[in-house]
Amino acid sequence: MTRRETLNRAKVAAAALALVDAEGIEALTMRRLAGELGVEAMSLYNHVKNKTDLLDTLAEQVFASVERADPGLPWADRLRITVGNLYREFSRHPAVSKTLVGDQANPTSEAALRPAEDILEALFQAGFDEKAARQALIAVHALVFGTLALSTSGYTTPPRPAVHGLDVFRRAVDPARLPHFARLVATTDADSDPTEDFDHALNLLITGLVAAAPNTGHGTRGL
Amino acid sequence: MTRRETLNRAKVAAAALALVDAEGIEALTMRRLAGELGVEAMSLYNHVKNKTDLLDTLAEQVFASVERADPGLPWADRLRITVGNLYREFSRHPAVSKTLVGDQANPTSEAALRPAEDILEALFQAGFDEKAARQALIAVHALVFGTLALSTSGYTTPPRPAVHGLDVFRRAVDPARLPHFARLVATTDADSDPTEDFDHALNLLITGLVAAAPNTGHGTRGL
DNA sequence: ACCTGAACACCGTTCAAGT
DNA sequence: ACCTGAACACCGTTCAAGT
Repeated sequence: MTRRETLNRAKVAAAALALVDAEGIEALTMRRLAGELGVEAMSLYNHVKNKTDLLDTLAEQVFASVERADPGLPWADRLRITVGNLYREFSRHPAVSKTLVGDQANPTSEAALRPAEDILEALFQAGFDEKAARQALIAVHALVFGTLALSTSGYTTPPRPAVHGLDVFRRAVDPARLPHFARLVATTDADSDPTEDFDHALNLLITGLVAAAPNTGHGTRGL
Repeated sequence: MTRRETLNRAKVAAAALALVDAEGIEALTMRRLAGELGVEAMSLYNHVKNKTDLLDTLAEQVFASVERADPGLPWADRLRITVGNLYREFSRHPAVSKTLVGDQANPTSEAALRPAEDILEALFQAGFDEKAARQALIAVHALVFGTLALSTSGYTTPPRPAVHGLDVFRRAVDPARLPHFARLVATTDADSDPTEDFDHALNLLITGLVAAAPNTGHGTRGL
């Protein structure tokens, strides 16, 4: 349809990202993507190894667009900002988050690992050892990608997608049997802001990290 | 192959869970599952509406098996235990976790929502309002399912599956470019215990929650 | 080097037909 | 009521053939 001059890997990746953003991951088939590029499905294999390679490239694109925090800030602020930027960037591409948690994509390029590297840098500066840093990294990743992946299904409202996740529950929940859940569902629409919810959850976690850190963010503290 | 007397919904669900536990979600096709039950694929449609219905049933089974916490405990302990039990049960069925975060399953039965109800009950007893309770519930769910989903791909070792996730990174990471990540990868095998890592992450979050809660778990505290 | 048509081995699901 | 064979409309991917 767009009938470009000649195809290359970057154009394939860009078209794929646009397609999943607009219509979700299930719209991304090799035949459909080829059609979008005015070409036959088999042409794509000249530019990507296979569909897994294509999905890895999508995730890499998003990781690479994550803004880095000012290295002059205290570690806790650097951590909060880096993770916030990671969340913000992936919240623009919720379908890509799902390929990560669904194990369909697993990018290992330097660009894809840069945010994790920055998070670890902050954690090591906080004085955590390897084990504690790994545990904190896992927690932070789980929070980012778990929140994004669950936001289009479960107990919250998605940032952008069309389907309102809570509608299912509003019909299904019996207040007599699940009173607290019903209370939550009944009051959710008014003040629901996924980004704010995420920031709050991240703050809870960082509160726990600051309490556990050998070093504070503002200089030294006796052990 | 098992050629039972007659098929029913429970038998289909049990066989499906056994299949995904043994061979992962990609092994669960209608034709394959039917073969496992000594029947043709189309027979399954007499007992489940479609594949989505089947996946919902799987998730429901796992949710329903989550043990409930002693209601006499303080809220923070109840929260920790309920979430820990949720993690433990789903860690036995990592493929089912992925259907939840991947939006392929979305169970809304009372049995499926019971753990969320218990978590909310603890949070409301802690004095959180609806908004804070929703934010905490999101954080806790993201932690559980995000950790489990990422454990078979990303930065940690899975509890059971065959593939060792870190091997990819061990080959790919350049210590000169990603020094902190390389440090993590180099030291990960020795003391890596996914359940312990999860417990630690959960404790970080609960530390943050206790600090933010209007009520303590052990009686009253002035506002 | 890049693109294509035909084909292969799969999917989930429908439908008419059997018992 | 439950099961089945054939078929439909898809998938990702291979391969030989074109330019």
